[in-house]
Amino acid sequence: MGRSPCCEKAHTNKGAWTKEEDDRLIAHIQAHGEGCWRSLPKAAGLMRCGKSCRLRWINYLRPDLKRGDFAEEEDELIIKLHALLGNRWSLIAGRLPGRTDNEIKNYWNTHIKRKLLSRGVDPLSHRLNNRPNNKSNSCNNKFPKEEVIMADFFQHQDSDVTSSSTKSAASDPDTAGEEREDINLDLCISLPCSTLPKNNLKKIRVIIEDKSRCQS
DNA sequence: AATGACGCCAACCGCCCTCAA
DNA sequence: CTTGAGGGCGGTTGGCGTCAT
Repeated sequence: MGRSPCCEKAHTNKGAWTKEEDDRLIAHIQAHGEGCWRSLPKAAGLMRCGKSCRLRWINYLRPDLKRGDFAEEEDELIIKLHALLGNRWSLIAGRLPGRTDNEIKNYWNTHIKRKLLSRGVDPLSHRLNNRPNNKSNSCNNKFPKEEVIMADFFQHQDSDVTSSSTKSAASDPDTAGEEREDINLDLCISLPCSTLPKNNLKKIRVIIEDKSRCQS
């Protein structure tokens, strides 16, 4: 059972892309646009899976990508966004122009995790490690911490757009005025409507709906 | 110089969601 | 309403470079 494979595996290349493959992909997309990824490999003369082409383009070949090291401000922004959104790498990437979700995910796993640990902060919960945390969060522990925080955040955004969203942290009695003080949400975080993937919009909607149902 | 350990990151995999038929 | 194609996402893997011994 299960789904049919996205492409004919027997006749597709895998592994690192060659310069020639890159050139073919770039030339095809420049000529025809991104269009249908499934049919792109054949049209471009590539022995690659459509998904592989998409990934290569999005993560490496797109002309608007900002390559190179992350700035300190980007580091801090990623940390703050991760505290809000959790591992929603595509959402986080949407707030960092020129960065991809894959790049941010890798950077998080290799650099930022370590950075937070060295500060004594748990990279998952964004709490200080040196304190026991045995209080359950609201909603019977049903939701991961980040989701509850995020739902609170968006609810506050509705009622008070201009205020600092340190409120979102303060709304959680567990952390009010404590570990989350460092999360300065003067970022003017808003849903990047033009770039936000449909999937994520739905996820946010679901989280907020579940949260409000839980509160009622 | 050899080699084993470790870190980084590009790429893959499998699942989920949307949407058209 | 159901189904399947296609796209997108997050987690994981594997290859390569660097460092330590």
